[in-house]
Amino acid sequence: MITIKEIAQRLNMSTTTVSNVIHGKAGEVSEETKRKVQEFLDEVDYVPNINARNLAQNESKIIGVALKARADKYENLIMDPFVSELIGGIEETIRNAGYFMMLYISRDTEKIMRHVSTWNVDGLILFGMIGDDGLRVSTKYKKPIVCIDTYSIEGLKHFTNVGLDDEKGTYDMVKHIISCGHKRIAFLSDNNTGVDYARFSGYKRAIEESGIEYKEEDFLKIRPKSDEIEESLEEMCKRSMDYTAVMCVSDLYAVTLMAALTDRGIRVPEGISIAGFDDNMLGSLHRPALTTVHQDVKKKGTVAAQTLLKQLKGEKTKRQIILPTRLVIRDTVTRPRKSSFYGFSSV
Amino acid sequence: MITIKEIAQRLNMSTTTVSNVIHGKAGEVSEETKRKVQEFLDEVDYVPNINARNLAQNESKIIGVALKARADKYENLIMDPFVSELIGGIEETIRNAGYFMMLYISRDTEKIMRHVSTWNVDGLILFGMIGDDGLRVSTKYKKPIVCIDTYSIEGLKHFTNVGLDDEKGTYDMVKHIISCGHKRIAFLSDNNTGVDYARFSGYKRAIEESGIEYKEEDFLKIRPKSDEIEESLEEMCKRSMDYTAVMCVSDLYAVTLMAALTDRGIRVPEGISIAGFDDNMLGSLHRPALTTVHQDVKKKGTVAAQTLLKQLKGEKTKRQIILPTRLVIRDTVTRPRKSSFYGFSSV
DNA sequence: TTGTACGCGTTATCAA
DNA sequence: TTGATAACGCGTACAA
Repeated sequence: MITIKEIAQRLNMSTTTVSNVIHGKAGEVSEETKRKVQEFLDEVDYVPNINARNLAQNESKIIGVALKARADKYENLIMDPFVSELIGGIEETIRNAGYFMMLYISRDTEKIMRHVSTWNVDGLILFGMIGDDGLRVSTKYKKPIVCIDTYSIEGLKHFTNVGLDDEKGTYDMVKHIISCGHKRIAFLSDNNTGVDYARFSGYKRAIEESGIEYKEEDFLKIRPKSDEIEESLEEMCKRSMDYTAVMCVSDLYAVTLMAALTDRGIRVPEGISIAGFDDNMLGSLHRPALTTVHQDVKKKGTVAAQTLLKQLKGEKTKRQIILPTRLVIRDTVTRPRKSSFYGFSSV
Repeated sequence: MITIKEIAQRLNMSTTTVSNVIHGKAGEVSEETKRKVQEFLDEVDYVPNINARNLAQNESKIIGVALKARADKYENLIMDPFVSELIGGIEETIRNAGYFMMLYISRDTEKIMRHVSTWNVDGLILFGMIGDDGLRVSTKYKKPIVCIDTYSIEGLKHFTNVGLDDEKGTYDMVKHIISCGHKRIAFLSDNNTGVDYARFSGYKRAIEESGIEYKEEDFLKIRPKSDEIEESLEEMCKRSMDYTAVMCVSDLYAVTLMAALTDRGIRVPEGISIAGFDDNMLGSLHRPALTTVHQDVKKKGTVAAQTLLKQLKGEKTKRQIILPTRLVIRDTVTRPRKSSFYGFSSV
């Protein structure tokens, strides 16, 4: 690893001059020396030492991306197709802007906070924060923060949020389901906070607006941990039978439920209609193809990163950016079954 | 951001003492001052400046993870379930060892090389290198390198490889397919180098060993780019009809092919048997559930990271670590269809 | 047991 | 147009 100092020695000039050439401070250097230095630079393949540069400039060119994993969910957060697509969008944007991405995953907000302050990253993108998590991080960390999918009114005073019109997404879908003739519609999710709550609210508004009464039991709560999933799925399938349609909070759950139903000889959509949310590979490759609410996940990541980048340049940005959803009508939602026909097939 | 210097001033002592306490050089400091410093440290919530520390110690505590994306494949590499699971394994291991992960994705080997030398990361994990890519990086970068899934004999002199017994994986599966009575078996992939070549070789060995002649046309080459995929799928489906079984190079392709076949009224496994490779969510959630070759992707990431970590500590490790595969027999491979019955269903 | 002084590689200020 | 020098924050050899 050759340093500026060495280069200066070999060329019999000062480090300042070399540095000036490197940074293209053209006016300050004669064409002659400029050429000479440039040539030598190429020859020895000089690369600056980032640590030294950062120390001198007090910035890091690193953007921290912290994901908070939920203890009750997957063991391996990044396996969620949603998360990987999101990271893809973020990474690409950050890289194209000449920054670097440092990925940090933890279940522990405290650890995340220590981590970001240690690395004094220039900015922070947060995902998976629940309750006042985001707020707590923002009190410690004084540089720009962009949260993704956080529902915290209080937080918006301290950071930007990039979200989705979750409520409208399920509202539109459930309206569509109702327009197909369904009256008994369940909602399936693993919890009822943040994004999931917003999606639930849309479901509830749609059915109540249509004069259908919402009862607590209409909320099917799935337990996705691997040691409970089979038992939970058994229960989900049983309880689904009281309904003619299930609005699932994600494509993953929709596809998981459909596989479990198929295993029990119940056909979709003949026996029961299923709708998802997210519109990812899982649903589009399923047959029958999943009717779902589309969101542009990669764009979510891109917008989050772009917004942070703007703030880094000192530009003002909106506090809250809400991306739209769109219905994708495919093959898993049709008219409800007649009476007690579940579309059983021989298994 | 408080510095050691400031702390020393406030406490009326030298930076050395403070530094010693921080690094637990117990013998060198009196209990009294130790306590005093510790208390103050907690109070002001001191975090060291990583840039300064790295500069002084000439190490970074960063492990670079560089993914080379193939131009002819997905636009968003990380969306591949394989890649995300792999990264999950790597990240977890690195984090638990007190290191940090810097993710860098590029199609351009040159850019990757510039990147790693700029950041003088302590070690490197490389994925997606083809041909002599890995070798080229290793000539530039003089610290430990671990490659994942690289087939380069020459390279093993310069870096460690963590791979899979790909050849045996397809060999075993194709043997199984043959044992079900199949004689016309195609192989589907998007290319024929590296991992894909190894998997192809296993397929070829199995069929030739069973007295079946391999013809070039038995290699179904899919074009996965989004603007070509539909046309390519049409062709794949047509050509599949000459066979009773297709060995696919990945679960993703297996599921994609099955969806396309279903759309054309051809049923799996009644009309044609399909086998995958990888054993991920896509195949396990599909119905009928995919018969596939299992590999532990997360472990691959974990082992790669652990190996690198060992090398960082100066320990010797194996040059090449080959993980095993295992057949997962589910429902997409059965006896071949009789004559020209394709299991057509009304669509 | 504690303190002084220097080096790490870069950028920036100011003088020559 | 160029060069000497300080500063960034930390670790450490060596001196006190």
